[in-house]
Amino acid sequence: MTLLFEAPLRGAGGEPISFGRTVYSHGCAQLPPATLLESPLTYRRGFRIGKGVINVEMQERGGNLRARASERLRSRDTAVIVSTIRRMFRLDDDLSGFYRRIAADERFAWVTCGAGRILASPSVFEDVVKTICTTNCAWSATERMTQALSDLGEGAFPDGALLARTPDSWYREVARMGYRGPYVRTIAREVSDGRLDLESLRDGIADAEVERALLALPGIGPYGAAHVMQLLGRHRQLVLDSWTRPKYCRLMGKKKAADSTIRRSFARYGEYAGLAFWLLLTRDWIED
DNA sequence: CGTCCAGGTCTAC
DNA sequence: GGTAGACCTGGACGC
Repeated sequence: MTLLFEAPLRGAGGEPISFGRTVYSHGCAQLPPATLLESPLTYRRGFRIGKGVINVEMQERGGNLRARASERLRSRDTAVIVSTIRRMFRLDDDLSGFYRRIAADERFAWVTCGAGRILASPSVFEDVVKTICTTNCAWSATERMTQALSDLGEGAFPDGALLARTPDSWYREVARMGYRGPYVRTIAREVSDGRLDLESLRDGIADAEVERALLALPGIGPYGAAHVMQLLGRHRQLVLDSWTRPKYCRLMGKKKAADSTIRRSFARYGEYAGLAFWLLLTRDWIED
């Protein structure tokens, strides 16, 4: 194990970042090629560097985020992985505005000690593909599909070029992605051809335009767009699906609630409405 | 065994 | 603009 970097778990506004809360912030974060080891809590995943796969372990250590690699890297490769990890953990995001907004809210008293950072994948492409793998199926199927993708990438998530040149039969017979296969392969081809630049959706562009671009992708509808935007740190939209709706009702002790009603009750959180909704639903994912 | 449906989307009215 | 039906897959049910 060689040290890649060690940086304070502090946001751009100086606010504390909980490593555990970040790692457990979203189901997608834990899908293959990522794995989670307990005590000490370790987030591990593969990164493709050139022809090889580098396994990286991330842990909290003395208030820092420490990342170690399975082997020594050239300094240029180290720089790429370090900047990717900073982005995944959102070390350079400023959540102090969100924390101010929920400061007076009893329901979110637990949040300001470091919750609210949604762990992202290294690429927007990966988050888009994984999101398609969450639609219209049980979570176990999502795990199976993403495991197949990870295997295809030999322990790292496959890039657009690899997915573009992988035959339809693999999607059908190995990944068993069903009708999702053509969606994913179409997106992969466009990314690989340079006709589509998903990574550009990360910043310097308005939410509305990002949403429009996402909805234009095959296999991405209202749920998928909101889901990817959440992984991009764009938190106005609520992720409403067959998991979040009943969970919300159960927590609130309601029989049922229309989407419009749920949205209205979170409107007061403004650009963070979706984040407030998500945090309320995932409060019980780890104990304090 | 058949039906239903799970962290939806697309197409055709 | 809203809604019905189809769609791959596989696990959970009821019969």
